[in-house]
Formats: sequence, structure tokens, C-alpha cells
Amino acid sequence: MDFLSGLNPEQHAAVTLPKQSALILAGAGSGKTRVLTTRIAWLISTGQVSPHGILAVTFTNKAAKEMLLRLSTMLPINIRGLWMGTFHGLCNRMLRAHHREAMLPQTFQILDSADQLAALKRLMKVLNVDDEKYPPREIQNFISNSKEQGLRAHEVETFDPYTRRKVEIFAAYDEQCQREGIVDFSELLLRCYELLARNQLLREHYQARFHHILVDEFQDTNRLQYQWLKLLTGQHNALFAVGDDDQSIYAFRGANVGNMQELTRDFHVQNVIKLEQNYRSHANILDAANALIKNNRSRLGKNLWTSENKGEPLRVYEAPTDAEEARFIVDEVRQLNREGIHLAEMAVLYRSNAQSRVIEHALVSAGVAYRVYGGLRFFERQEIKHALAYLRLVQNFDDDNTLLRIINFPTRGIGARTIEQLQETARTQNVSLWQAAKQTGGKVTTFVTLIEMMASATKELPLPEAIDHILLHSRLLVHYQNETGIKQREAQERLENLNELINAATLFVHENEDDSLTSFLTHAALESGESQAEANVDALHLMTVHSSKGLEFHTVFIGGLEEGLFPHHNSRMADTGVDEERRLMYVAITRARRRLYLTFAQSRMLHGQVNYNLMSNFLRELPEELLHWITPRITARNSFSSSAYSSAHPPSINMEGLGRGKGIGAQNAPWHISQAVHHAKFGEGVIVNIEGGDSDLRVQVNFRTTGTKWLALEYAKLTPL
DNA sequence: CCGAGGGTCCTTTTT
DNA sequence: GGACCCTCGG
Repeated sequence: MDFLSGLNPEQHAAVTLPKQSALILAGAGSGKTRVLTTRIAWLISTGQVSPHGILAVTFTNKAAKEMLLRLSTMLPINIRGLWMGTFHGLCNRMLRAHHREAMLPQTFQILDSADQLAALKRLMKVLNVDDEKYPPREIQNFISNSKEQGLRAHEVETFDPYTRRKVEIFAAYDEQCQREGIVDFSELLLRCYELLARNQLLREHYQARFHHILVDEFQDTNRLQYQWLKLLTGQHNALFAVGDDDQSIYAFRGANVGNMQELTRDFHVQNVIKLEQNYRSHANILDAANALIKNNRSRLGKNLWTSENKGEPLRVYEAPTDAEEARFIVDEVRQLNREGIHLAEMAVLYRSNAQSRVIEHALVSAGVAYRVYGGLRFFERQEIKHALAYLRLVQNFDDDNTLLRIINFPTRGIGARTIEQLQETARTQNVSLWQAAKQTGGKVTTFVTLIEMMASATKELPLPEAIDHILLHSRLLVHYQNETGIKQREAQERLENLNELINAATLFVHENEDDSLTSFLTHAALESGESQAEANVDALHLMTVHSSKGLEFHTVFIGGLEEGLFPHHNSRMADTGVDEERRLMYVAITRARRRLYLTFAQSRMLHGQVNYNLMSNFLRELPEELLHWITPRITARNSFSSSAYSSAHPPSINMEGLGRGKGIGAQNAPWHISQAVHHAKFGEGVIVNIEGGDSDLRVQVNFRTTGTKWLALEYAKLTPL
């Protein structure tokens, strides 16, 4: 088995572990995916299990595809019987197979987050809920969170009228979904969990079938996913979980790192195997990452090391403004590119999406190709959703959500008034909108006839031709073709996407045994597709730190290393918030193979106004000997260790290098905006505003720990830093 | 039915 | 700054 050669002792131990539940603590770049896929290959090729007996779970479709691809290069045999997919994909598969037991129609539709929100808004209107008091988004989170804790509406504890009302909406929403035969993302998981929990025969069937259950990114599992795994793991099969508690960055959406400790208890894990050898980065980068993450409490404990050399120091750059920061990054990117590093081998990472704009601006002016990750995905585009809505309605007339999306798109003169009447009829007769529409006359009848004709016309057609048919007869194509003026270019793009939809369907039919409409619609809901098409052009990568997880680059820039931004000030609320931010920084640092830039700006445009931030604490937590300051550290006005400098020079002459001297009283006053100061009680902060003059001079200071305060300088003891 | 205009909000995100 | 949502007037 030559795929075992080249594994280090720990990897080898993990791969060849006997059949028992195990936890593999795999650090960044330690060959996590390799261990997972090699174990599957090893299990199968040693004859311990057939592909049929394996269940492998991932979080993203991308990860599932990647693993399947790697596996197929390792194993010459057909691995068709192997179940590999996301939690949602696998639950969907089980629910389709046992739809009757799960009390779902065979062709149940899947609601994505946007559809779910729309459905909720519609329901809340019917229920007469004040959406000021109960924002639909909050209700949506409430429902998803509850379900992902494994709770149905009636199981949620309520101690106040406000929550009671939310629970009522929750219950009504689930009823509505059930009536319409639709299922949201968290419902897929919960429904599947309940199916297995209630049906002993079924549960035992799957427990007997899946000898080995393997889970990737285990630190990201939520309660419900953990419970689901527990149900599937019986007396005679084993759970093999791979994860890294230091890379847990999704607690905000319900991921529970505690699952790792719980796993070792619940599944009697003998010994936890740690993969600590990193094959990605030079030592300086790893040392920085280790030094940073050491500041987190309650870790399972792990220290990355490499046999590589030290490499370069980390480059630190302090810019006067966010625009200057962007300009610096772009300059460096171009220089490196000239030296032969491909653009696609470099990435700019940031904490929040809003930061990309100024960088994009600089890239456009410099003519550097780039690609922003995240954002709208293919199947989430408006025109695609409309096209798919026709297909969905054709398959399930009672899907009210879908009907509402297209009953007047393209416009056919059915206005809000008519729709309200339809909804009224539907409510009083307790039928779907479609049933109500059939009784209505006029333009609504035209719509009903259109859909019925589409239904019969597409019934026997292959998928791509069916789509072609509905695009034509829905008049979606004509609608966009008729677009003129400022919208014409946009419409052109939409037409191209619609054309691409037919291509996607053609590809789907080729690649999948089950090429039914239901299957394609499920595919669209569960795999929303790439956010941008041309993956093959050489372009600089721009993305949030979150979306960089799992990737690696020769050179990485981490921008906006400022208090309030990274760590984000919202993270201070939750007590574990800063720790999660630090893990985020840990993920960011460990993306770099060879070169890492850390940059921050003294002033930054945020929410339409200029902010003055302090240098990020995370930067302070990195050992000085690993850093190379490109801008002189000594003049960094945000650096508090430069006290020698501050005492030697009055801050008023400290103006050069500071962004354009904006702000009141900036000229000759001893105090100026963006100045770093210290207060005996409130600690360190930055002056963000100045008021009054001479005797009654007041300054507003943004303190790192206590927030923004106005201080009268006559009384407050402020010392410049 | 559409677009203009005003008000509000603003972390991260996959399924 | 700007995305998004709602309202209002043509």
C-alpha cells in the first residue's frame, strides 16, 4: 500500500487505528485531509470494510468533492456505495429514501436562507406580527438556532411573553412548511435526526451498514449534528473525528467546540492523536501563530512545528490611512508578481467584507487582476432563482413561496391587490394559493394556464430541454432582452447566466445517475455553486479570514490589524468572543507558506466616517524577534512600548506621517485627533474629537477597554503616548 | 408597476 | 459609504 508511505508516525497511527472511535487533533497544515482520505483507502484496501460500509461527513461540498477526488486516485475500485457528503446532503439523502416515515412528500423542496426569510415575512404578515418588535431576521435566527439545538417549537423554554410569541411564530412557520411540502436547511438535519431517533429499525439498519463514520472539521459541529452522529454510531461501529479546536471560528453560528471533549467521553476515546507537524509554513510563521494562540485559555493544547527553516520575518507595515495601506499592499503584490510569484499564490485577508472596497479600488487603479471570494453564488442569483421557481412550481403547485416569486415576474399585470385577494381566498378555504388561483378569473387564469401547460410540456423532456422550454414560455428571456438603457448591461449578464443554467443542467444530467428534476433542484439548493466563474485566470485572492480556512498561499497579507476591527469590537460582548477572534487570527497567520505581511492604518473610513484606531493587540502578542517593521516601529504613534520617544518629544510636533493633519485644533495644539493617550483609570485610548479652547478644552477619547468618553483636560490626567 | 427618495443599519457564513 | 428596505407619487 504505497499510499501509506510518506506518512509521519502520528499520521500513520491515525490512519491505521483499529476499529474504535477516535479523535484526531490536527493542526493547520498537518495533513488533515490526507489522513482522512488515506484512512478510508486503507480501510477499504485491507478488506476491513467495503465502500458500502463507510459514511464520510464534511461541512462544505467543496471539501466533499476534494476528498472524493483524492480517494479515487488512491483506490482503483468503484467507490459508488460509499456515502460522502455534507451533513445536509446526507440528511437529504436519508429523508428522500424514507420520505414516508419522515412524513414528507417525495419531492419535497429545500428552502435556502433567502427563501426562508421570505416565507417568514409572508407568514408574519398573515399573523399580524409587528416586524419592528419582531424583526424577521431575528425570528429566522431564533428558529434555526432552536432547531440546531435539536428543539421543536413546543420544546423551547419560555419565561416571557416575548419569547412565547416567537415560539408561536416558530410553530406556525413549521406548520406552513409542512403544508407546502418544503424543508429549510436546519429542518433537514432535525427531521433526519428525529427519523433516526424514533425509528429503531431504521437506526439499527444504518448502524449496521456504516461500520466506519468519519467526520471532517469536527470542531465546527453543532449540537444537533453531534446528536445525529451519536445516533448513527451504535455498539458495533466507530466514529473517527478529525478537527482542530484552535481553528474553531464558527461558534457565532452555533458550532460547539465542546463537542470535542464530549466526544472523548461519550465514545470512550482511548487516546487522542495529535498531528502537530506542519508541512506548510516556514518556522517564523508557525512560531508567531503558536505565540498568539497560547494566549487562549481552555485549549486542548497543541504546538505546531516544522522541519523547514526559519524563513523570513513577518513584515509589519503601519499606514497613515486605509487608502495608503491598500496602496502599500498593491505595490508589494506587483513587486512580488514581477519577481515571479503568481497572483493566485497571494491573498489579501481581512476581518470584514467592508474592507475589500478600498483594496479593490487600489487594485483597479493599478490594473492588477483580482478575485473576491464570497458574495452572490450562481444559484442565488435573481434570474436563476426565478427560472428555478418555474421548475419548482411545475413540480409542486402548492409551494406558495415559489408561486409568489413568479406570479408576476415577468410582470403580467397581477398586482399587490390581486395577490392579497388570492391569499384571503386561500386562508378562508384553507387551501394553497394555487388552489385559490384556479378559482380566480382574469389575468390569474392566464398564469394558471401557463403553468399547467408548462407542466405537461416539460413532463417528458430531458432536463436541459425542459429548462429551455420554461425560459422561453415564461418570457423570462424576452423580459431581459427588452431591457434597455442603464440596465441593459446587467440584463445581458443575466441572460448569460440563464444560458449557463442550461449548461449546468446538461452537465448535471451527464454526471448523475438520478437526473430527475427533483434531484436537480435539490442540487441547486444544497450546492449554490461557485461565486465566480473563471477560476483559472491568474488573479490575486481577496477574502475574509473566515473564507480562507483550509486554503494556503505563498504570500498572505492580513490587513486592518486594529483594535475594534480585528479583534472586532462586537466580539467584546461575549466573554469567549476575543478568544474566537484570536483563533481567527491564528487561522489567518497559518494560511501563509513563505511570506506574511501584517498591516494596519492609523485612520480608516468606516460607516461613512473616519475612525482612529489603536494597533491590534494581536500584533502586540507576536514576539518582536519574529517581526520586521517596514515602517519604523519607533515612530508608530500607536505603539505603546515607544515611551522613550514620547517623553523625549512633545506630541505636538509629532505630526508628520499622520494623515493630512485633519481634525480640529490639529495645528499647534498639544492635543490632536488620532493621538494615542493614557489615562490612569481608563487606560489606553485614542483622541477622536476635540472641543472648546484653552481653559475649557475637552477631548473625546476612544478607550480600548471602556469605550468612548468625553474628558475635560483641566481635570483629567491624560498623558500622551 | 416602477423609480425616486428617505431612513436605517452596519461581523464573520455554509448548508 | 452604501446596501437595503419601505413609502410615496406619477
